[in-house]
This record gives sequence, C-alpha cells and structure tokens, in this order.
Amino acid sequence: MEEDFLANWTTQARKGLLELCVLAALRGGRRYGYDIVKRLSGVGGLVIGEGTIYPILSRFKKDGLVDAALAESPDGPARKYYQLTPRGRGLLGKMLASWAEVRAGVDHITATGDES
Amino acid sequence: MEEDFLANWTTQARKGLLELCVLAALRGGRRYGYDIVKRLSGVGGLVIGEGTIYPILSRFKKDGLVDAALAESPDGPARKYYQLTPRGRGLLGKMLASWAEVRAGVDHITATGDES
DNA sequence: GACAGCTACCTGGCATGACCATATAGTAGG
DNA sequence: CCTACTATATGGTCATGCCAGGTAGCTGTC
Repeated sequence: MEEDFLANWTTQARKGLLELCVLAALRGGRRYGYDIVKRLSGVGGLVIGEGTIYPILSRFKKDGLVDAALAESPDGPARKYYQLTPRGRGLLGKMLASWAEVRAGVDHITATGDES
Repeated sequence: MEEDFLANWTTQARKGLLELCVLAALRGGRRYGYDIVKRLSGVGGLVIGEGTIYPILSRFKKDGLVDAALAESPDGPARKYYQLTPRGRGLLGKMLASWAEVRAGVDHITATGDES
C-alpha cells in the first residue's frame, strides 16, 4: 500500500512535467517518438513508454507547437520526425519560466517546512 | 489560446507537487487547512484554493498519513488540525527523494536539450 | 518460409487529481 | 440585517499518464 501510494503519486507528479521534458527534448532539433522514449529512459525518474509519448506528440501537433514529417529509416519502419514551431518555442520559454518558479517554491517549502 | 495552454499545463503540473508541499508544510507541526492555504499563497507558483486543500487533506487522512483533531478557535469556526503520522513522515521522506530525482532529470533535459 | 525479436507508430479505456462553484456556519462591525 | 472574514466540505468537469493491445517493416536463424 505504501508502494501503491508512492507509485500513484509519482504518476501524478509526472503530469505536465513530461510535456515540458518532451518539448525541451525537441529544442535541440528534430526527433521522432521512439527516439525520445529511449533518450528519456536514461534520465532518472523520467522513464516513459510509447503509450505515453505518442498522445503527447499528437497533442503538440494539434496545438501547433510542433511540425511533423515522415522520413524513411535506413533500417526499419518509417519515422515521424517532430520539430518545434516558433509558437512551440515561445511556449517552451514560458513553461521553463513557470517551472523555475514552481521548483523554487517547492524547494522552499520542502527545505524549511514552512515554519516561518 | 496560448494562455489557455499555459494555464492548463500549470494545472496539470501541480498534480502531485501540491501533495508533496502540503505534506511538507505539516512537517513543522500541526496545521489546519485554511492556514495552509494562506501560507502557500505566499510562495510562488503554489497558490491554491480551499477547494483544492480539503480533498488533499481528506485523502491523507484516509491513507493514514495524518491524524486530525478538531479544536475551537478563539475567534471564528472550529479548526481541524492535522499532523503527520509516522507513516506519513516516512512517505514524505520517500517523496522528497523521488522529487530530488525528478527535479534533477527535468533540469538535465531542460538545460541541455538532451543533445548528447 | 516460419518464427522470433527489434524498431516504430497508434488507439481505447481507466484512474487520478486540480479547480470551480457552491453550501454551511461561526464571529465581528456598521 | 447585511457584509465580510474565517473555516470546513462536496459534486462535477476536464486533462493527463499509463496499461493493454494492435499494426507494420526489417533482420537473422533454423
């Protein structure tokens, strides 16, 4: 049950944060979904599956944050490359600012216990 | 629409994080809901309403993370004070560890763009 | 050529939690 | 009496992460 609570909490805590990470991962250039999954799997606490990344990317495209383009792979199925639009880049900036603020707030509370 | 996306994203990103903050706010001693709302309102990015805090506290009590006790107020309605149980304190520790890991991961991605 | 295994994409459905609006109630001041 | 502040509580809506499952191309092996 303790593990249940923790597992569930982790799931909830990832909401939104994953969108930020995926958007940020696209900042370096065009990438495809499967690649992002593999990359994020190497970063602590950010492991995601394919059933998570594709809905996110679809949403991004629907909202005009990214452009998508199919490209053949030297070996394997075709890949769908995504890259940031100006709008996506602008939104990423605002999200990063918001993240910095929230992070500072959480750090403050967790560090002091808000005893002031 | 850009504001819509950002507002919605912020809402989602707070999920889980708020639970961590509320639990952390209780670390310093017993507190009641309305007080926590007022306290968190002073911390950037963590402003919450009363419709948010009470479900969180109810969940905590249901899961045995906190104890609750009614106490009269010198002026105004009675207050319900919450304080951490050992179980809640233990879980808070694990959540803090998890938070540190996720925070580091997000920082890494957002800082490098994952270009490696 | 049958099969396993990896790459790569996509979708339906479920559970969860933040937030709005709203309700209730005690106290104080005009 | 009415407004305002304190204080707790709830029902409904909505977005999201994730599991399970499905499709399909390519490689290597027996």
